[in-house]
Amino acid sequence: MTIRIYNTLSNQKEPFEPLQPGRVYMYVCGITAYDLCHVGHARSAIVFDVIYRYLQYRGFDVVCVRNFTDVDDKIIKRAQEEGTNSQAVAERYIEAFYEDMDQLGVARPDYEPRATQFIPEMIELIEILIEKGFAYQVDGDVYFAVERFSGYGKLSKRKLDDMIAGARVAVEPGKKNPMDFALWKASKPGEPAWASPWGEGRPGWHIECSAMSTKYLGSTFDIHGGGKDLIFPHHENEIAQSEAAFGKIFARYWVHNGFVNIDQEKMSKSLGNFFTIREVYERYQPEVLRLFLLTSHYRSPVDFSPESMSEAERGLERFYQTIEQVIELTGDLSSSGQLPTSKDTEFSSLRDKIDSILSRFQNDMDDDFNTAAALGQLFDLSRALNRFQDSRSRKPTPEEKELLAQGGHRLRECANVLGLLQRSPEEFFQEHRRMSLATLGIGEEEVEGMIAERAQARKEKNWARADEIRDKLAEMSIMVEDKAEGTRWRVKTASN
RNA sequence: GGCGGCAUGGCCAAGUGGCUAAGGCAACGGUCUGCAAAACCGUUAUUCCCCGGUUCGAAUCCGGGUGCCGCCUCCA
Repeated sequence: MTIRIYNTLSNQKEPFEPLQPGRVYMYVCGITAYDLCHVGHARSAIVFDVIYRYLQYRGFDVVCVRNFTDVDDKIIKRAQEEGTNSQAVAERYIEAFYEDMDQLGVARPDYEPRATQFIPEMIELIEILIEKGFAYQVDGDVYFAVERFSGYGKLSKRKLDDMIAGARVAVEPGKKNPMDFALWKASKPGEPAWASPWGEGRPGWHIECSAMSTKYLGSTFDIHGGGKDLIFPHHENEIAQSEAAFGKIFARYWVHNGFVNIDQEKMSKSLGNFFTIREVYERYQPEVLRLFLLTSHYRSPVDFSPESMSEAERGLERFYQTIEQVIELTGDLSSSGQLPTSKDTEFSSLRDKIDSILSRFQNDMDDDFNTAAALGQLFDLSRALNRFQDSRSRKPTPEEKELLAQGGHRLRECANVLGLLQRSPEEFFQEHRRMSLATLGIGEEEVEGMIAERAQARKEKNWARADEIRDKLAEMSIMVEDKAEGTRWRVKTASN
């Protein structure tokens, strides 16, 4: 089986064949560091993190680059408002980005260049474009002449004439064509500036990605990713710059993630309908956000709401509970050896599920990284593991233990590709309780005290008292679970 | 106005020509339990927005309609 990837360039799924067998070169557009990241940024980061992990899981040597835009209008504006410089602003938000992403478990790409580190490369690229007649200078500005590049519009499927007709921007004086875009901008006083053949200035937005991707990945590479909103103009312009300059295909597979919506509308800064990642962390563990974002296919829009976050939270509880049970029963999850066999029907049925999980998971992921379907397989396995344990009232045999341990291990192995379920269940549940109690404003000691009191009542078979306490806890959204080893409790997730 | 996308059970969400339309959440019934909870079992779409068409066969392909969304300005 080969991996199939939906390519924005062709608008269809294509078999994935990297330029060099066994190696993948990918570039993902990162953030402009001028503010805190919101859930939309988290989605993009997670989607490409999963693609990165999955390609590695499938045995590819992957070189992944994700940039930081650290010079731009918004950063400059912010710096002026704060009375600092744009470097300080960028630095601060890059730092914040790392904090948010680390918690989400987003792996660091191999290279994370910043635009300002590649000014000479950008200037060089612009010079090539001028030399080849694809760019022209007007005062201190340099523009790309879109009419000169015949492929312009091939990614976003637009025609130049249509774009001009529908253009909502005031035409900049000096541009030969309204759709021409800036490669280099003359800087105004007080703005960050670099010396260039066209005078003091700074790069336009799009040129950095062309320069940096070429530097790390070559003039043709395999995968280029980013949010759907980057298709036009950003990625269209990158193609124009790079292909005009080098005369080669730029990126071969264009991958774009869908938006995060709120009430069916795109979450965005300008609409003001966004939640920062940090705000989400106040209420939910980062892993909840991750699971939530992976329950839909990466190209579909996904609606962010408390309800769906709670659903994801319940889903995580379910997974961790299965793992916890398996660990309790087997001591540890083992990965060694072959799967044990037995004539027992329940045993064989679970064995088959475990035996096929990797290929089922891989089939779904091969199909354009269908994490939603892949998660379905994992839930299915989770239930099979629970069912098997439920069906055994007696102590499990060594073979049964081995089977469960391997099942748990494979569940985790697959989940790891999605960046999920890597913590210990204890850690997850503890954190879950801590956060939920904080939201409710209840102290843990208080709950523990009531639980202890109830345990005493139960010991004395004073059921009335025990139930009274349980009802009180229930009013506080605390659900108790009496197990053989003692009573456990969890906070019921709101809005379930 | 131009271009693109989406519409699947109470909710979320896979499935893009043919096995019983995955999976999760919720609800109800059952097993377990002192009673519960959790877990497990069962029930919940003969049907995939509507109307036509292609086909032996369509949720899946084609045409038309309706509704929603996105891009065309910075945006993941």
